Amino acid sequence: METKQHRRRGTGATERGTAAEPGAALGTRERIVRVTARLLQRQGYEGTGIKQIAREAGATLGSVYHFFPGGKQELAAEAIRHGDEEMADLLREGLGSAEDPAEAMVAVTALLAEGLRESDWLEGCPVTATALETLGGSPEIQRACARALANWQELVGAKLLACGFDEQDARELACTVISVLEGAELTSQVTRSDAPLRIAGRHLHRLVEAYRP
Amino acid sequence: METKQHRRRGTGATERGTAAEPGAALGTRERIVRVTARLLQRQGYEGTGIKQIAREAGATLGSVYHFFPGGKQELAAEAIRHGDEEMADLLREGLGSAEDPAEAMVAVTALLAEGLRESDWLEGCPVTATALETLGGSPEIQRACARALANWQELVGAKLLACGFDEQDARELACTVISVLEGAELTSQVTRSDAPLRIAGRHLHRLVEAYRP
DNA sequence: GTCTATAAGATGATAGAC
DNA sequence: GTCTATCATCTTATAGAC
Repeated sequence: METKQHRRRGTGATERGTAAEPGAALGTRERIVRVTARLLQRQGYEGTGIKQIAREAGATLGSVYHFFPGGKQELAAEAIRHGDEEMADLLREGLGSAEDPAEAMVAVTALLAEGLRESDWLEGCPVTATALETLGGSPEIQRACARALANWQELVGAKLLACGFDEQDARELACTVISVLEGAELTSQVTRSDAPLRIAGRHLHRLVEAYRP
Repeated sequence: METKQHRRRGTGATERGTAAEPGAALGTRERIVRVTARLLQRQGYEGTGIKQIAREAGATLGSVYHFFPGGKQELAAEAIRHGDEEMADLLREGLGSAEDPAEAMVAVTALLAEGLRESDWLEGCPVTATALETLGGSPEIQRACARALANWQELVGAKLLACGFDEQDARELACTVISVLEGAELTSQVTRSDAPLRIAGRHLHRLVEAYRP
């Protein structure tokens, strides 16, 4: 079951796509996707060039188009799906860190604030900027963004349902929770302060309490 | 006190900048700013070109650089300030439409939903996209975006203070209210439905109730 | 104030050797 | 799979006539 392979740049490396360990040597395709996800998060879709992606991923333009013949749109859609999964992981971690759903909300906002601060307030929600820029454009990217939001709402809703919340309350609260996270993250980025996220966490706590069964 | 002037395109028109009536003949500078604000709102900073701005404003490239020698950044900063004022007007209208602050929140979300639907979910918050794209870049634009958020928070906070809310509660609630509006507007745009905004309105109502003095 | 022409460089994408 | 060279187009910005 050999999965890790020799990779150096410039050799006829075999692309597998099984490596998953953080810090481990990643295949070219995976490296391209991750770099793209981070750049979309920081600069948005129009602000990110394919040449920059190739450079920062340590790949060539030819490799990018080899893995993504659909060009920038196909690559962006895949990167959005990657960001979707990253945010989902963070949500699972935060929601699982406290049994009480109201406290879990505070935990999630704290995790987001931590990540924001570590990136000097540059790496916020992985889909927001791209979603807004491509609203009138590529349906492929739009679908990936809509899917991400729905996915995150589902995670929050499941937590609330498991805590005995009414089904409609759970669904609606989940929708607002994700909206609040999006908005508070933006506000924290613009103000370069974690206060908006911390305050939002306390308010979400109170809101969830208000609907507790 | 003559203020309205002959303007046709191609004549040596005098630029005044006093016209304010909707639908009235606007000066070239004002037309450029408004078109830019709408394009930034729809496509973001990087997705909007100066040539497109000139074309849609019915002006020439030379005119754009005549009024904005600082180029795209100066123009974008001015357009963000314009969007700031537009949103502030909407907030004043919504907040003033109901004496009760909790009901006022519902009114504001309804106004936002109305505007979104009218633009086929394309024209959301006038600063979000640009703010995210320029986080690592132009300080001039960043300042305009930060100023806008602070301005809107101030309007909501003043309403709450006037209704007898504790000062810290008012300030913090105002911060979260703006974050919720930003986030719910995004969610409504991505899902092409006013449900997220309507639901957020009800939740904001409940949240404000929870802090009512 | 308005207009055209143009500079200087970046962009997404492709072709074809290796 | 990787690499380089290249195309056609677009970008921001400037110069200077009118």
